[in-house]
Amino acid sequence: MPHISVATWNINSVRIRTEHIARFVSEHQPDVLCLQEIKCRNEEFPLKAFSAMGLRHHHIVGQKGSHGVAVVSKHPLQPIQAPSFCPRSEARVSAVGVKGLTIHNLYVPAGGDEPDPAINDKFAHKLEVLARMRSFYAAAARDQATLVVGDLNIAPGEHDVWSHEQLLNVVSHTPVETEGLEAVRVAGGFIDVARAQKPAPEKLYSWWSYRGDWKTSNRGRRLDHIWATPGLADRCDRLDFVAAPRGWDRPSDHIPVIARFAL
DNA sequence: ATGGTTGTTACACAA
Repeated sequence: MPHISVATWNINSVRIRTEHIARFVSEHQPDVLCLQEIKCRNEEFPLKAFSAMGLRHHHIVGQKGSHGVAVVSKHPLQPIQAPSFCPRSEARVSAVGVKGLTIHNLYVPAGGDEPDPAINDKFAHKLEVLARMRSFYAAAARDQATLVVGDLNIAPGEHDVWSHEQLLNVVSHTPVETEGLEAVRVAGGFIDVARAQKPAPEKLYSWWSYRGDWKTSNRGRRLDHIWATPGLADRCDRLDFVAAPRGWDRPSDHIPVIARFAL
């Protein structure tokens, strides 16, 4: 039975983390790897290193210094016009076709510290991106097997954070965000593949702050997501939060999430 | 108690 495995990872600089990616790819062999926060221009992306990993196909949406997303793949990629979710035109969205699937690779703004759009432009920006996503997916055609993956910078459920009560007023877990993200998911008719595979109340985290001892305190959040259209979600037979890279030397603050689907 | 870290950049900003 043929399968395709797709991983998503906010790498927080693809250039300084290239060796971490190589180790992850060697150990987990994703067919497709969706990266966020590559933090480089297209021409600075380390293509040769990815070719050496067997990921010879690429679709890069870079930007100098900040943000930036990329998809690398063992299989040929067909670039697709990406939806314009970001009103500031930052490099936060890429879209590709691969093996008959459509993949949207997203990097939703973090949103700053203060969860009030009236006084925090970054939070207002985050909410505007969510609103655009909701409109787009509500109107999108549903006849194509589609994955929406990436760092959505929202931990939607109470078991997606180390303390629901203590994070209710913390950006990434406020009601306007968690309800907004759920509205996007429902508008598109997507299944949250991680929760379909690993139901609550199991705690699931994909990010731990750089501040403090991540492993001992374990104050994580599930910010990174893999959503699928229902027929595709039904064909998911493996899903893993790969925590080991968080313990490697000079890690990203996010870990990879990988899902496998029967084709 | 109101910290604490990281990456890119250039004399902060974003996360």
